[in-house]
Amino acid sequence: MTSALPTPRRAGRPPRSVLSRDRITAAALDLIAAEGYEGLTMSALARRLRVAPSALYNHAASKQEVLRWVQDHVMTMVDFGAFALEPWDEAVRQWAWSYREVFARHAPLVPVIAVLPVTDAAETLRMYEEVARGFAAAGWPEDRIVPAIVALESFIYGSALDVAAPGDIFDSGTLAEEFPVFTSAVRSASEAAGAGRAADAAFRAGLDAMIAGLRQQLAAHSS
Amino acid sequence: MTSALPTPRRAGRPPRSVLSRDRITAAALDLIAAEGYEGLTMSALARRLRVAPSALYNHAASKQEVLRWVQDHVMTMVDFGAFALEPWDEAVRQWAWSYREVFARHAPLVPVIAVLPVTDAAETLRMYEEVARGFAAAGWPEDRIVPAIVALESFIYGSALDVAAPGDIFDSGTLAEEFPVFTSAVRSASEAAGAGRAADAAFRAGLDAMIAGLRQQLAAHSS
DNA sequence: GCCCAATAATGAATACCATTCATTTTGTGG
DNA sequence: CCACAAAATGAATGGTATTCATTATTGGGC
Repeated sequence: MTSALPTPRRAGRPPRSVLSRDRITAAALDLIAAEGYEGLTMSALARRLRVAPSALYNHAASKQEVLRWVQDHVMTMVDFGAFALEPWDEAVRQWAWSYREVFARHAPLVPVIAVLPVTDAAETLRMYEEVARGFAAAGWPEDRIVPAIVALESFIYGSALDVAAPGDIFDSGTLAEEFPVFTSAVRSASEAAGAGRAADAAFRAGLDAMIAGLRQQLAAHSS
Repeated sequence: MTSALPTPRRAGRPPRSVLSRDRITAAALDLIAAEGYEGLTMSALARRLRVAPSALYNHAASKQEVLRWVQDHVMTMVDFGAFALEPWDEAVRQWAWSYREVFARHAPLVPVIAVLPVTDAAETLRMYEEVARGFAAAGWPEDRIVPAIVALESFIYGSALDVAAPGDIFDSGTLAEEFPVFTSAVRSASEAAGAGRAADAAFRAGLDAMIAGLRQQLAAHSS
């Protein structure tokens, strides 16, 4: 049996291009799924693509750029379909839950996104366009649409980080006696949450509050 | 004049201890103020303390631990005094603005906090205790206090990241024509914001909405 | 008062990491 | 057909947190 050892590529430009933005992005997502974000190194990415690390730099200027590609792809997983079907309140609710769910699984992207200009992130813009449309259709004055979206997004990003946090994050440890009110409130909340994630209760409370509050602002303005 | 050259320390335990948790934390905060978080390396921290990098590891188990100390200290800069003076709505508002302001200047801590158990972070717990007290005094049922605080915090952390973002983060670039509704909304919002930070408008809108919504939830529950 | 373990410093070494560079090969437009 | 751009290799660079062997000093127990 002649083993089908992949003949190691010689130096020099290959006959058919091995890398591309799409292939790099796909490999990065595979790697993240398999090893998590701490496993996403340029070396590991190159290994997965059977390429030398330096080859990546013919396509991406930096690791940051690869992360931008990943971020833009991850955005396609967010479901904003409800804006075309449901009333504003319900559409926002469904969109927000989906958005948080997606980025809870990609929490390390959150700090990246925050600093990231949206320029040339086509998929991200596609989402914003549809969401903005939904707000306009619900009667939002044009100059208040973006602040409202940003406020919701800020809450969503913060909540995504919260999901990634350990469950016992509020364990006061040996200092518990010094802070009785808070300690008791933590116990009471975790009992009420039961089996479900405690983070879900907080997200539900905050999202419902913000939607109700925003609707109120809208009503106050149009009256 | 005999110059007071700091005689380089020989190896071995020094007569009087050079390092401590407090001195390391203070030096780290100085360094952050001077060079930002990207300048906070164990080497730079050691240099500032006139010590070899490895000496730090006799006091902190890791850089993560130093960051935890910094985080706990930064928490003392958050003003939660209003909970003892003002009605709930106003206290939450003042606390939230202060909280966001502080962490906007320490944005790189946000992802750290999220994963950070609060155990042994005395200053952080001090704040939570006072805030929880304020909620209880306003009539919140015990099991809803922590979810409400977490929701507010999530919004605050997300908003702190937003402040750190570049102003032109929503510039659609060459893709503007494809996304007319969103592009127009962005322009309209930035005109309305004027000289003030656009992030402030979003934070105000979101915070007011969430406070109003939470108050509504509280009223609905007690009726 | 003395010894010994714990403590706290040094300095050298380690293992990654992202990134750069010289080099080689191949595709392509004038 | 030829020159130049594009795309790969592999070796090097500088920075990172962290560990380890070594050394000096302190402080508690006998």
